[in-house]
Amino acid sequence: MTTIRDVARMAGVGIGTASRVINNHPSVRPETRERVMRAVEELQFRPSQIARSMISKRTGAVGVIVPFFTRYFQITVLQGVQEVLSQAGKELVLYNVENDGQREHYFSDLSLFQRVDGLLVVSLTPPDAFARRCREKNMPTILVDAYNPFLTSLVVDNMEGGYLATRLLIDKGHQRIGFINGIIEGNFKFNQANDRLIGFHRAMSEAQLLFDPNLVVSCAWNRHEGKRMAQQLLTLPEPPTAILTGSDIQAVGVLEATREMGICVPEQLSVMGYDGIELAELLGLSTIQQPMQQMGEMGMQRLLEQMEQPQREAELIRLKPTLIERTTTASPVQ
Amino acid sequence: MTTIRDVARMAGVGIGTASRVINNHPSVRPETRERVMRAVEELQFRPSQIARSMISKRTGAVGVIVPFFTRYFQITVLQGVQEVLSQAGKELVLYNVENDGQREHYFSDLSLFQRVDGLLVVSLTPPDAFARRCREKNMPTILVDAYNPFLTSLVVDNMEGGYLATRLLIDKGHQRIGFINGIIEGNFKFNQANDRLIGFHRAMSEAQLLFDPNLVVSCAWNRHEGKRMAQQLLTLPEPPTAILTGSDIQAVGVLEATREMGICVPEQLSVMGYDGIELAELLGLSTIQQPMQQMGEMGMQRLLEQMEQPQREAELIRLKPTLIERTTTASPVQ
DNA sequence: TTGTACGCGTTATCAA
DNA sequence: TTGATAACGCGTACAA
Repeated sequence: MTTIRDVARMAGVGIGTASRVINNHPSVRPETRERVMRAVEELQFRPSQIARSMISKRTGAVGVIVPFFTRYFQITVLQGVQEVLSQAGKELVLYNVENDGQREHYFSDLSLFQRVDGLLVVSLTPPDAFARRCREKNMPTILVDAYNPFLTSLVVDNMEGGYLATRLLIDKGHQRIGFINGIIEGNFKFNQANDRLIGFHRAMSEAQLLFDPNLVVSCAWNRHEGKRMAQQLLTLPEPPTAILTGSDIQAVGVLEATREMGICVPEQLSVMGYDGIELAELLGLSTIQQPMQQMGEMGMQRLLEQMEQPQREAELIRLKPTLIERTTTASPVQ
Repeated sequence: MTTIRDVARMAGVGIGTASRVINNHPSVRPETRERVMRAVEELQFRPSQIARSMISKRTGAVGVIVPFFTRYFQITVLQGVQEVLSQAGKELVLYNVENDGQREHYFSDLSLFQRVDGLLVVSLTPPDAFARRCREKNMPTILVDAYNPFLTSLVVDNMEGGYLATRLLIDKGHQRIGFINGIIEGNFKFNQANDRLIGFHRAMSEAQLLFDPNLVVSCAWNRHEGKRMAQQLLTLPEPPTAILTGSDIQAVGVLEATREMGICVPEQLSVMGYDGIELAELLGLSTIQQPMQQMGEMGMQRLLEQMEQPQREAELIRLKPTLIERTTTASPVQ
């Protein structure tokens, strides 16, 4: 391991001078600078990041806490994050959360993030205690697809999304609309699901449609559960003419169920997803498109800004989802 | 920031003793230990990882260099990686490669990886110079889905995969078999594609089927290109009765093309993918299943081992892909 | 068993 | 413009 001492010695200068050259400080005689640079080259000297961090209190890396980072939504957010990050020349440390234990773990102690200059939390609502600690300890932190009053949060308007989806179906003439929502996973506080439900209710009551509790169910955010719930709804005495889901992946399950049951989409049943994953496009699934990549980009952009000027106020930024109508939605047969 | 000095002072002991308690060294009087622990608790002391790294020369993190980490294959490998890593209590630093420039960048200078104790390279073939430097500088490095003689490499037998796929079609009675392979992306040396082609040739020549160069094409690893190439092959004067692709995602494009052209699968055309992504299962696509998650797990396992005992020999580990027959392959109509 | 002092590799301060 | 030296926070020989 060659150190700055070796460089200084070989160049015949003091350590201070060597450091100045390496960090492009002015006030070094060009000739001296040249000598040092040659020594650096000769010795293949690379400054130790660790030692630098020791002094500067900066690591040059940012952390991202994300649940189930293998899911399409999270992946796409990460893609946006990554783009901004690599442009800024910073490293990405990934903290994956697969269960409540890990969640607790990460939100229990800020000292876990010493190797990181800032924190982006995706799809996870940190407890207030954590949020406060971030402020106290001056750890720049931004929330994406989650909300906490103490931290700058970037959210998609899930009420709006639920409303848009429901509204489309109502406008098409549907009256009995089923809603297969996602569930709150452990203590993850996926309020997303609740907000979408609120949007659903708003649209329904605006249209003065009565609310049938049998038509509103929740299940895990996956295909199999979506299928199961669809089977349940579609075998009711009075089945719905349209089904809304909390995620595209659940909607795929619904489509599977219809295929098996010989129900034609959209003639006999309209299906509406949520998220706007690639698969939705592939299957022609109507859906609510979330600006996933944009969320990642904006979130990381914000974080980098906050790392420069740590004293910024917490702020709530709302992005709008957009309706994408494809081929799984139509008017009900009379 | 509270340091170990503060703890020592409050506990009324020397710094050495405080350190011993914190690191669970023996030879500390229980009573003294107790006093120190109380001080730690009281002051909410957390040792600085940076300072520790300074001494120990270890960071507790491992790096993963991966191209296009948002693709299903890479994601699934990462999932395996992540699992092993979190169990080992180590941090994951992600180095994403989206283009040749970044690839060059990462493979040009090991000093980029100072904040990491080991390196896992996924789907990327590092130049020999890089591999040698890893050994010289004692940077434990493992390759997954890539090969270099100087580094322990974990590969799936792509020849075998190409062979298995082709063989299935031949056994079903196909004679004119099209092959839509993936291309080498930039200088990424995706030899995977070549190996699969070799397997294809072997199966063909074993069966004494003649090789029609018009039926073997390459395109980007995506849906749209797959579709385009399928249209090309299927409008030949003598179109193939079966199409093999270099990846499932290309096969999806093929299926799109057949749907638009009114060609029935598998009655008029057999389609065979490669990879075994989730979507393949969903669409009933026959494919070659790669043990993606296992590759991630094994690779990271190996890496952790190598980080313990750095002197291990480079080794080539071959995993076998498996054939999964679903509903897109059948015998050709006579 | 305990405390002191040095080293890790760098940056920053200050006097020359 | 330059060089010596003090931090930075910790681990660890070594002495007590």
